[in-house]
Amino acid sequence: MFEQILNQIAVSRNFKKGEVLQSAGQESSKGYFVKKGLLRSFTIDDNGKEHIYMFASEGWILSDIEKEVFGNKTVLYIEAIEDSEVYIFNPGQIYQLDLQHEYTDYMISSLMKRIGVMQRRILALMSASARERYESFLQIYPDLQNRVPQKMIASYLGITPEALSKIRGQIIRNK
Amino acid sequence: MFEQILNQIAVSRNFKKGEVLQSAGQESSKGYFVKKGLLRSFTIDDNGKEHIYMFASEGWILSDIEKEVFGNKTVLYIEAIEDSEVYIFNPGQIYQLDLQHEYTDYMISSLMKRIGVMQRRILALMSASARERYESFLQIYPDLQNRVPQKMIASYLGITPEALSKIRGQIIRNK
DNA sequence: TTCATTTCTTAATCTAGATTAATTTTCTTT
DNA sequence: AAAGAAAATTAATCTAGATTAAGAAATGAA
Repeated sequence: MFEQILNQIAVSRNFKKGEVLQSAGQESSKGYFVKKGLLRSFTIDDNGKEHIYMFASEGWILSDIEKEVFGNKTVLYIEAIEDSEVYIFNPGQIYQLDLQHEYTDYMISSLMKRIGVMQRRILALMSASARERYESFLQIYPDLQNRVPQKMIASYLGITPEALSKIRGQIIRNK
Repeated sequence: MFEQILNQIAVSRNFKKGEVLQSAGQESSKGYFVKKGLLRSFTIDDNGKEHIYMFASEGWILSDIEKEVFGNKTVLYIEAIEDSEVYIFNPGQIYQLDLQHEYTDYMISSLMKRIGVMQRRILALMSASARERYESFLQIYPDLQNRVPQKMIASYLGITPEALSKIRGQIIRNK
């Protein structure tokens, strides 16, 4: 569905595992639709620590909204976790598409779905323990467990790899 | 701008300070556009503690995306912090509007702005200290400081009122 | 204005998760 | 298959912020 829209404005490119598609501090940003593979977006804080903002597997879009919405420099790095095929587009061009009604609805509901995912994330970060967040991560993204190194899952959950390892130990032993 | 669109599908209602517009656990949810006043949305966790998800002052919309996107029961309470005038609408009806092109763009950019605000919030919750989050809150929402009790600001920041009070003490004294 | 309720502050104690550090396991690359 | 690098585990110690508790200040109702 989205691919049909994107074909009008996007170009396809392949990236190898570990390749960086975009860095923080840039003046321009792109939208990245994952056709195949797996990407991650993350920040690096003042202490040099990485914090994963999102994973994006097949069908998902990554983009640094900070640049688009607030006009600031990008704050996110975007990197391939697996060899990936990606449609790259210019976010501003979305407005230039002469969208048919069905596409408009799809666009709006995609954005709302994204907001829904983020609502859950915010509420979880504020009210759930690290273990609860990990268990709900496994439920919501069961496939990612095998595609993503644990230290990145920890980073997504907002904890250290050591803390996640301890939690996993607790879950395996008693419970 | 949004008011012109909403007029087609919304009804206006007044709420008094402290009134609850919506509770968690409901089968249906509404969208709330704040014409005048101030609302908050929050969850109550298993330990009975409140966590504020968003404040909404004039021009902002509150809605429980969990119901709309995932089809589950509502998870958010919505309550008036001040006497408020609110347009209430049915989120599903947004798709029934025969949106002109300019409205579509406005809708999409509003949703993207919301995503931008949430991106900042998530990154801050993961990488910034309580004090840093408080200071950035004051910068981004200077007006709310005087309209919202401190315990609610603490709840929005994801900390206890005691912790916020301590932080404020530190800021006032030395630095 | 007074009384009651809610909010804010201060301080002592506690704890989930961070930090540090050393060891083992797994993955890459040749 | 071997060697080196990266990831994961375990354990000891540390710390930001939670919890508990009590008093002070602000708010609101009568």
